[in-house]
Amino acid sequence: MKKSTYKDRVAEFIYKEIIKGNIKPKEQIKETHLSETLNISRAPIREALNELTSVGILEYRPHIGTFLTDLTADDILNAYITRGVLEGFAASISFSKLTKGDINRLYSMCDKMELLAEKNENVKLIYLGDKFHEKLFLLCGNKELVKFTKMLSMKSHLMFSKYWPKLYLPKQINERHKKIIKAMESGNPEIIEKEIRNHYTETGKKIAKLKKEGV
Amino acid sequence: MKKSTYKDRVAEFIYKEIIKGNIKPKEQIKETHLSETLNISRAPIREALNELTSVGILEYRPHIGTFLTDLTADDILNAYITRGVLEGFAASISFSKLTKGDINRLYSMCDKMELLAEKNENVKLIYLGDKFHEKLFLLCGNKELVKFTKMLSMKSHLMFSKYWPKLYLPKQINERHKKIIKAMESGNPEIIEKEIRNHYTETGKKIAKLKKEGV
DNA sequence: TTTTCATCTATTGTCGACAGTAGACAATAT
DNA sequence: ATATTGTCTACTGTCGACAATAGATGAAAA
Repeated sequence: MKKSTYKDRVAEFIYKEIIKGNIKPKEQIKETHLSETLNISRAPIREALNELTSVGILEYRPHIGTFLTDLTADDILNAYITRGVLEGFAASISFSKLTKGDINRLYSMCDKMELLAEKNENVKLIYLGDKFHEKLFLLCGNKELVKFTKMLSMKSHLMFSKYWPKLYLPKQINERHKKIIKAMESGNPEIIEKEIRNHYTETGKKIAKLKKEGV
Repeated sequence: MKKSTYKDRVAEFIYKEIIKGNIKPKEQIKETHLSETLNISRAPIREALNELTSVGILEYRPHIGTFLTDLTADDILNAYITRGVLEGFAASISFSKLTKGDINRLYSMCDKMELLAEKNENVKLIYLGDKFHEKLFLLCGNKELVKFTKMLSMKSHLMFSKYWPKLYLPKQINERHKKIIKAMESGNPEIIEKEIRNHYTETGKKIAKLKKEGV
């Protein structure tokens, strides 16, 4: 492991392990174990665990340990709804700051997403999806909003690799996102908010349903 | 200091010190100093600092230290706007769950707030205000939303003691909150959202203005 | 005087050891 | 058999010491 500060790299390491599916929901993440695996003391590991806990992807019980969150169907739905509320509002603020070039880039991202979905390039697809949605809210200039949105983004990644392939056809992914761009182009804040809220609520419901069916 | 787990009590201790105004914005909060003051080692203190950092009250710079956040006028405005967005949405969901008794209790809280404001009982006023707004969003049943709202609540407390007395007359406080209840009673989600967003944006703008004027 | 560089100091970052706790398991009593 | 109690163990919680860093201070060079 390189230098700078262990905490961040440990947090990233754990996060990646989770994304890769090497840790299962409800599973305890033991400090001692990580300490041995990474050959560093428990201090920075604890800090990393605390950080991920406050993001909401780990759960901490005093004197017992830290566990990978096991999201209920309701939790999932709520996370997506909240994300829609935040991003919807952010986008309704920042739409006016998007240049014609930005819009074009967004459109081409939609096509690229479809392509990646067809090729089952899930990691790249998720990354591109993130970039797309970042465009929508980063410009709003509201740090608080951005922070919360990013937290929710990390949380939703927990389920992406598992459910993503089952949610939408490549073509649907493309269309769903183009619909958002159209809303942005409308220049009507209320339409923008509504569209983005809908975008997320729809996905949230789908995943929650799959979860309930025990997929 | 009693037993259970130091981290939480240290976090609370620091938070109270901040609220009391014993720590100034931009001031560094030194681990060693707290360690000596509280007679405990630095480990639990670091954890407390991390926690408050992730809430957004403190700011952390690697290898340098942890400082009390110095909110710019924009930060303040954004925090209030975001709070309005979250609570507005939450209330637009939970209004239907409010009983007639809840409504009556809310009304009497408004009168009580006016009274407390007249008597300059700031601490109690803030507490009651919190209770009021909690009623609005707790029932929504969305953990994510509640978490974020509480974080923002803590953040806004940083400024309350400083600016609160200058913002509204006692009577205005009463009326402003009654306006929210009326919106809730309307049963129209859009009106509710709009009213609550407005409630917070108004305050955010006021405080931001005072801040700009260097009060 | 001003700039550069080495040294010093205060504070954070990391460590390894030990204390304390929750939960598992076994032994005992009913 | 079932409850109760007492150990034992694998963790987390806390500690005090040391390492590493950023920033201050002051000396040397221009």
